[in-house]
Amino acid sequence: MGHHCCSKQKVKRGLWSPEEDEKLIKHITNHGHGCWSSVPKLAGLQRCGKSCRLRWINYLRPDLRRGSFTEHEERTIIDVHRILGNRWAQIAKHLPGRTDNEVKNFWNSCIKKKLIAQGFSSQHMVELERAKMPILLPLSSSSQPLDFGTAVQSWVANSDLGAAFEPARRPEAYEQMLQPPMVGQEFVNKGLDLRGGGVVQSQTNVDMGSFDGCNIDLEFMEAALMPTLYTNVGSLDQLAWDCN
DNA sequence: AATTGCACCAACCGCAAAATC
DNA sequence: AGATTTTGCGGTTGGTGCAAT
Repeated sequence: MGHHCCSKQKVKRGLWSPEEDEKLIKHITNHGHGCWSSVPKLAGLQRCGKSCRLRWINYLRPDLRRGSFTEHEERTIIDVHRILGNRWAQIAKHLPGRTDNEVKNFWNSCIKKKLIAQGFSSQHMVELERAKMPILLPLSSSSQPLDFGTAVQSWVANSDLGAAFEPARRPEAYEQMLQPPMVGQEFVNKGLDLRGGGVVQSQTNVDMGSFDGCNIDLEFMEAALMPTLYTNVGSLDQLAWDCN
């Protein structure tokens, strides 16, 4: 059975052989990929363009960084995921040489387990993911399960991003954060409110759909909130965006 | 030594957005 | 402007290898 995208051709599926890899590398090195749908024919491969693209991006690209994730990379993934949710391609942009697929696999196989081990029930994780929400979960190096409030305190005390929400700086936001997260609109609104430093005015009609569709500049928000990129927490107070 | 269960990860699928015709 | 094609993304699957029984 063929792919719907290339039903005319006989296409091979499954793992790539070294010979196929070689053909693809040779072709792209000499000619660039150009239009992916024409790559298989030009490279002499019985694959669909989609498969070629994936193989190149996830495995053959020369700038890929192989091997296990460093602690710093793991930290970055968790921090950015907290802001963006499952936007793997966006998260991968913060990790030179890593692909969205790799980050996603790493999250699903390692980080999720760690978060669960740190006191977040697997049911809670499932619900959060089902709702496609950014996860505002604090972390602890402790192996002891934490209740949510304790975990928040630990996160604020121990992470760069969390420091922006110190009680002295932002008492209402801090109080809000101490409430266990809820799945649904209210939590999303809280998340927006906390991340935006209270700039989001609408507290009643913002759901995840409008979050995705509104004019929030995610790249900008990321840049503004990335721990490695901001040094003056006060600038967070001035962060504002138009959500109409 | 054989079997089973599990974790990992490469690759596929379906969908939506963007580009092109 | 609408249809078609291409690209990119996130979710999911299935093969492989390793550990436990």
